[in-house]
Amino acid sequence: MISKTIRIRFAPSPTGYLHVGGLRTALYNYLFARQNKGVFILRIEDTDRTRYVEGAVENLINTLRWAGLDFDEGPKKGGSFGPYIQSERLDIYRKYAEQLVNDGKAYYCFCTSERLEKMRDDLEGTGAFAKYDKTCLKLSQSDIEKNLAVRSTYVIRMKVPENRIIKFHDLIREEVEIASDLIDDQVLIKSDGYPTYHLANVVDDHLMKVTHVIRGEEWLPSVPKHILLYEYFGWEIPKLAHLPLLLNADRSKLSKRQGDVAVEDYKAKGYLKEGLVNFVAFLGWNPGDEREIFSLDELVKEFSLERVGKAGAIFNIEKLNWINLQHIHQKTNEDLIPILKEILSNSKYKGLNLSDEYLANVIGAMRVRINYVSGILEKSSYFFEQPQSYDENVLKKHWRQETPNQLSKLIKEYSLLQNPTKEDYETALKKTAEQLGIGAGKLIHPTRLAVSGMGEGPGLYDILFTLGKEEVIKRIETAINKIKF
RNA sequence: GGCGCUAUCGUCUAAGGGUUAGGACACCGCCCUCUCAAGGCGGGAAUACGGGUUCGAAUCCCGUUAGCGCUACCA
Repeated sequence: MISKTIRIRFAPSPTGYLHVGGLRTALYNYLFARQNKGVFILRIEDTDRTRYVEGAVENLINTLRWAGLDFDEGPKKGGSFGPYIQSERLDIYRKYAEQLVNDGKAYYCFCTSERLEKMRDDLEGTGAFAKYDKTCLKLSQSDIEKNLAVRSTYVIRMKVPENRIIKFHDLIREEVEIASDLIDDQVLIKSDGYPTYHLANVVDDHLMKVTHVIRGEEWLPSVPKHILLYEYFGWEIPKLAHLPLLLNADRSKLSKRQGDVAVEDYKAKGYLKEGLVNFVAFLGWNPGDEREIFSLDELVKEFSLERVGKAGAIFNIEKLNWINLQHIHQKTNEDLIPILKEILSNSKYKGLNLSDEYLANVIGAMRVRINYVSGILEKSSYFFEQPQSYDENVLKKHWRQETPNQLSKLIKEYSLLQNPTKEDYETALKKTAEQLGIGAGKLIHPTRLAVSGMGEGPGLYDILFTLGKEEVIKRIETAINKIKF
């Protein structure tokens, strides 16, 4: 038997940015598609006009591309099942909704939202499930025609049968069953003519020949509605897989407020796409052994839906930091230059015209001391500007009465050097210390403070070499003048 | 409130009837060291609770509890 091509879709609504939870959903879809030599589709679910955000689709596409999740069919890219933006498919949904009405599986509803709201309010506290009371289901054909003729606004609702237990199989949750009595006569077409998620989703998944639906757990309770629709249309139901949710530290659904939630925020901070992708892949999945660092290609090979867990996972930034560092380790200094440049150009240092060589040296000095590239600006601004102040504690500990004179001696020694290497700085410093009859540390710490303003960072000679002789001497002189005992 | 889903160290997780319940992050200690990191070595830390089934349960079943999700003309 010939198995049919696996077709997978990622179907976000364009809210303005890609949520990290969305990134994980997209990633799992992508991994599953690639692993099975299937087709990965991007579909934009923009059926809520009140939430329209300018430029959101472009942003989504760019972010997915940044993460390395290329899709085979979708907006801009095209494909045989387009358009891939739902707001451009309104005629299709209307046609199928009307077909349902004709088949007696759905009906027009003219109730005002005020009436529905009042109905829900009245039911509140009674313990009853506040579902639509099916008033418009009782309308006669002539009533309906009369209403339609005067162009009353209306919606189309699906009929949901009573007393049915709807069972389905989920690739992650196994068997799930929900009583149809608890399901509302869901609106399919809204009064503005747009479809709701449920209709659009089912129609598109069928028309686009989607074989597997991999999405967030928040959709689990509405699966019965979808199953009913598939039945009404006589369509085959795709395989379902509902992913566990991503959570805040307090176990609520991951949201803004509690930290960055947009993929672009992480990109802007200088997290590597490899790091973010690797981290997010492990929120709910693991390979079953003790390996933790994976490239996207390796994930494609190893991923399996069977190993996806059921419980929600907290988005733990500490672990992300560590995983990202592991990926930084795998990069050369040169690899990271474009990222640093990008960050610099969005910072107060944007006017600086630093050479690639300089940047590479800075990266080389800082790469094991950061978790993301912008950490370089946070932890070593002295590579981009003179120290603005000198750390009080370091001052107290290492700056003595005699320090200025000792540093003056060091400056003299350094000024004699020609194109000094790191070793030259070290040799000269040690020689000076010896002549002064003091330990090298007596010179090292004050010099570090003079040159960086702080007491921690890369090896001193790395800093000096990167900064260059002129700058080093200038900064030490400045420190001698500015720091009064 | 109703319905659904979920439950192993603080966090991400492994073990799917027999293990001293394993790893990683974080934390602590030691080593390395001009500082801070990185790295190496070591340490503390978990089966939510109660009942079953079984010779034996983290694992299977039931209940409780808790958390989350859904309960829109939002997705």
